[in-house]
Amino acid sequence: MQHWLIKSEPDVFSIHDLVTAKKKTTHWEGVRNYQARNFLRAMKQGDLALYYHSNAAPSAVAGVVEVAHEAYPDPSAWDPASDYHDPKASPENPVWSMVDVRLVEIFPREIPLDELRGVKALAGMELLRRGSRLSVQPVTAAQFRTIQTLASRRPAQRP
DNA sequence: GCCAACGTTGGC
DNA sequence: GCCAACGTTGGC
Repeated sequence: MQHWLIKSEPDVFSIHDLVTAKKKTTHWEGVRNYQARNFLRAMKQGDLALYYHSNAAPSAVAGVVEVAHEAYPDPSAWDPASDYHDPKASPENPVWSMVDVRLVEIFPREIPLDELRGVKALAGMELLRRGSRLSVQPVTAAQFRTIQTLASRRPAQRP
């Protein structure tokens, strides 16, 4: 099984919005970056993803979702009324993909970016790379486990 | 709101 | 194919 990290601005769609969503599932629409799209297309049903709140106060990993449906065309791409509209896209040439994700777990506490940066085992995570903007990214099983463990503990004291 | 880093576009 | 201009992301 593969592990991922996906970003969402909580003002747009937060992990808490999944609680009330039908089947606790949502379409992960709106990815408009080729590298991120290719990662979406590599996802398999049952893969787990860390749910990261970007542009938040503070930005943080908030929980876990699973891939409920593998990649298929993202219709918002050819919807002129959508914020995610892309004139290159059409039903014949969808260009962009989305997956469905289902809520697995909201962490008992969020783990802020600042704390992640202090964890040795997470050095090398794409999320922590300077200038990183990739909204869908792979994480290793070890990184995934490390973050899950952090979430179940009180924050560590750091210098 | 600022701004650095990044990805995309388009002129040449 | 180069690269400057532009738009976007996202931390702060």
